[in-house]
Amino acid sequence: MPAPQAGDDELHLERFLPYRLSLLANTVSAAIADAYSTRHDMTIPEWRVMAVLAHAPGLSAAEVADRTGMDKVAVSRAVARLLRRRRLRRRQTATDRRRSQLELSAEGGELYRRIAPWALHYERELVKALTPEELRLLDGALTRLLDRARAIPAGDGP
Amino acid sequence: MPAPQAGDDELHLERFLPYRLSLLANTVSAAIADAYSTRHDMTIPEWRVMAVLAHAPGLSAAEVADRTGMDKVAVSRAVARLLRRRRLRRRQTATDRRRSQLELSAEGGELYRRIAPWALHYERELVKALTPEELRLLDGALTRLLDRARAIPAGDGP
DNA sequence: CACTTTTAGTTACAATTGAAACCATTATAA
DNA sequence: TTATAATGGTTTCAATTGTAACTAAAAGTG
Repeated sequence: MPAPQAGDDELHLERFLPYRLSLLANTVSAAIADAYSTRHDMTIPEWRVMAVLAHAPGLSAAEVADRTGMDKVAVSRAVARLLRRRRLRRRQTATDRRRSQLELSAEGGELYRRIAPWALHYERELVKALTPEELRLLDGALTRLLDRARAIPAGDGP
Repeated sequence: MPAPQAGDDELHLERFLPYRLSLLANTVSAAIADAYSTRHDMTIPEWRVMAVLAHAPGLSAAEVADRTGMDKVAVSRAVARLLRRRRLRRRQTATDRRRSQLELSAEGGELYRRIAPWALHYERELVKALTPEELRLLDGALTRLLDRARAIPAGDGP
């Protein structure tokens, strides 16, 4: 009869939600990163940039950062690498010469369309662990946990 | 009517479970790390080592690595830092002179007992985002997702 | 017993990352 | 208009991290 994590007043790492989230996310990310990097010489940040641009071509680096939760330095580096490999194209904006618009190149698009189905397949394999009911609830739970995590005041530490 | 993530056959990053897990875990970890590091000059790896030793004093570094999911180098470095700050004590094992047994020092224990309640408080704040029903289901879901993530063959990438 | 192999833990080096400084350009405003 | 500030993006430098090599001790093995 192990109590749900927040019902206990003793801290056990294995039951501590932040730890469990971190462990799960790292395990999943490592598996994916492994597949991407060995097969296509691509990192997760690069993959994220590509995934966003696939559905929203023409975004600027700042907008990509915004949508992916990456910081602008990470985006800058991922974009630089993707440009070098000609997986991305960049156009100067006419009206604002700081800004530039990014989009997948032909090769980039092709690569994306090769990887995306695999990513979806992986996700489906993963959620086989859950009943449809659980999946539905998990979906909502993740959304609300993220909102909440962003809302909790940072400064009131121990 | 946004479909649950695995029901769609198009990849959208914001709905992609691995991405969402990573984003949530990073957000939560950043908040915690921030509190630990500014107030007590402690990193998350160090905190994990302390949390494990608080409930299982006398473990070796390898055993700590095992329980925390950290690799042995990370443990070695965290332990070194904790020893330097006298938050940990280390005893040579009589029977095996490679091994050593770790435990919190008096100071370490005190610090732990100061931080642990805050960590639990943070967790409780976080899960206020969820109904008890959801929390219960999330608990099971995380466990099974982790098992599944570990079981999915790594090598069959795109 | 010598010898190879395994295990615990540390160290060295390279790659990744993050924070701050930095250009260049555009926006604000006196 | 000329300051001044704000924005987009890159670069630099230091800190963190990961991989591999390494030392020391123990365990097998002939």
